[in-house]
Amino acid sequence: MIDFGKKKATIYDLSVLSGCSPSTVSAVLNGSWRKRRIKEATAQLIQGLADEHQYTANLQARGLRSSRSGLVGLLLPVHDNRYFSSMAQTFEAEARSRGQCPIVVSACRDPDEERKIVETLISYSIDELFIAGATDPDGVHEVCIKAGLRHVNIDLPGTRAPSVISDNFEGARMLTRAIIERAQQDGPVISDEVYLFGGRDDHASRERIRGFRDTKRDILGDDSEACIHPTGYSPGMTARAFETFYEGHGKLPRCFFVNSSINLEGLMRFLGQHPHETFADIVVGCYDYDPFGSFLPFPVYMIRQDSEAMISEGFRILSTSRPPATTHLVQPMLVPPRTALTGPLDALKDVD
Amino acid sequence: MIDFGKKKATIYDLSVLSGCSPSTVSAVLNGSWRKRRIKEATAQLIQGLADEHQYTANLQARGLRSSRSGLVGLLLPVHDNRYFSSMAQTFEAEARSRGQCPIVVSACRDPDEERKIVETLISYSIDELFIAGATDPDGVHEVCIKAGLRHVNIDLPGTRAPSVISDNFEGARMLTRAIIERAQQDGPVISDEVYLFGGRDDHASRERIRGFRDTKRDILGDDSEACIHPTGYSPGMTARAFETFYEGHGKLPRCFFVNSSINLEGLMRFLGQHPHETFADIVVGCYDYDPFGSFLPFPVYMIRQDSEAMISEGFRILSTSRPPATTHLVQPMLVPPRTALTGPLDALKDVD
DNA sequence: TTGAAAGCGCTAACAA
DNA sequence: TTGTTAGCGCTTTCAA
Repeated sequence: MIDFGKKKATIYDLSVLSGCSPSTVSAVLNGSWRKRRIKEATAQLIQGLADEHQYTANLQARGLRSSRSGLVGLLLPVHDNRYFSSMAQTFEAEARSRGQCPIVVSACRDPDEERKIVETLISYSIDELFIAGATDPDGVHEVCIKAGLRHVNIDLPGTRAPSVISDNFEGARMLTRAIIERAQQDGPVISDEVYLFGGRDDHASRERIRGFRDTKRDILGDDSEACIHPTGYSPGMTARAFETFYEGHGKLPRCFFVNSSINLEGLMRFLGQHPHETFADIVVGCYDYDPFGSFLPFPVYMIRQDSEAMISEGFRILSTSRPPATTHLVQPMLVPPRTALTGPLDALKDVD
Repeated sequence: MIDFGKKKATIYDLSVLSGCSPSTVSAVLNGSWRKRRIKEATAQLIQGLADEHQYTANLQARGLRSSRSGLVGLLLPVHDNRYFSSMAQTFEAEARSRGQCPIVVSACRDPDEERKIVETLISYSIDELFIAGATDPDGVHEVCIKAGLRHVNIDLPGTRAPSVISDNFEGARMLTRAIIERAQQDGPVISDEVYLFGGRDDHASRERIRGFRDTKRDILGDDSEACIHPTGYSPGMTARAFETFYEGHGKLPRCFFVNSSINLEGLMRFLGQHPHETFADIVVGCYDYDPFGSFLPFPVYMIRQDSEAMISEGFRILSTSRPPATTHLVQPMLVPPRTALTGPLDALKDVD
């Protein structure tokens, strides 16, 4: 790129220009001048010069010296999913409103990657870390502790650091009840017609499965292990599970619970391979909300997790002095089929 | 958080432990020891000590000294949309595979915010910047130039820096042709039945509108300004446009082109307010692919933009010495209704 | 109310 | 093949 040559102004340049010492300039420019009792006039002089020369602080230098950086991290499993991308959107806004610089990264649900990425962030001296949907929160915790980095778990709890998660049990109960009752509108439903697909052996999945089974037992009096099909979080694996079921039964279950919108993508892959009749009368529940998923050509009940509340609770926790490693539950919300909710994007002005 | 007291090891600690000088340690630990002709044995000694003491470089210090940081930025309009979130996913993988640390940020289509955020990134001495979907690419360009920051425009072109964008004109032609032909399966289509909603006065929208009108004229022999409804990029505004149309005509257009998946969310909001019959027989084209949008209860043709190609072309451009400010076109792809494509997530291993 | 000076952890000439 | 040294731009005591 064309190098404009003009090196960026430093506090030394302004020190010379203003006739003040570098430390005075520094104090004025980082906002600590009030408490360093610097004369208002001096401050204004320096500020004026800074503006005139378009001074901007070198944040690496500041960070090196003060061993803080102004950066806050959000570690995500993946970007490419509405639950996490809307969490990122919310996180960004919150962080900026607190004068911090948000850094959003994804670790692809790989525990090693999670730790490596966090180590990198630590090398940049980030000040705080939100660990969302980590496969191994306690592993990441170790890394953070060693570096003295304040952190909080979001979405998936750890045992060693404060956590903010959805009430997955209650959410699953609401969702299960909703889909069963909806299916019952078309005639009696028996336990063997109600399945769960997706998720794996993490806290969220376990709680959702527990809520699912509990509710099935409550409503249908019975509940069998055979109806639970954990497939991991990949769309491909989920599609294969539907395919297998279809091969065995000649149809999809009449009514089923999908563990996350990522798993729901697996259902799309299955549907793409089969004619419309295959799913003319299914009733689906999906844990996670997606604005298009809500309008599929069969009833889809969804759970909208309150990521805004989780993020802001996370910031609150990190602002307390010695937060205990307790778990905070946030209530999710049941979204009936064909519902378009507003999201973080709606805050933006977009008048053309 | 509990501070473990153990301060992080520095090259000086290792210098003492190994009996070598700090510069030797530095060279070993940053990989430049080969060309500094340091003895293999020395290198191994130091590396061993480093591992043992879990040394990790302080990247702020390194960055300050070398005035580079290892950070690459991606500036997005928003996170919460599948087109951009999958771009973020791809960008992350590419950056990491090149040993850089990706920083993804969103500026909410606010030109001031765009510049401010980029200035912040510059303060952290990022090495390169991808500017995706910027409202004011040339404004951002100014800021980058002043700081000598290498940058490239993605998705929306600027006039001053190299750009990589979709072939919006061709994409729009494919999409328009597809929806018209599909609508013709149900009987003759006249020009007044084919509309376009969404977008605004940016390069992508203009090209898409041009492709749309061109194709309408080609196929239907006629084309009227009245069929074009730019609404900006907000779901709310788009919904209002559909509402207005509906009030005036008692139905939606038989066949229409939606400028982006963000605008398609506006259609969902409209649909949420109206019974199913309102859209029993519409044919929709959406510029952007969304895996759930593809399975809505009416035919939705989509355009899948090749963000992988755009990102990797961007990296290629930035790796050349003095890239000219030319625009590179990347071909998008037409996706028929009810199609589930694989995405960046599929690269992940997710065996449970 | 301000200045002097030390140093955060690292890199890169230049010496040896 | 390795060591010495001078900073990168900033913050922060301590003195004045």
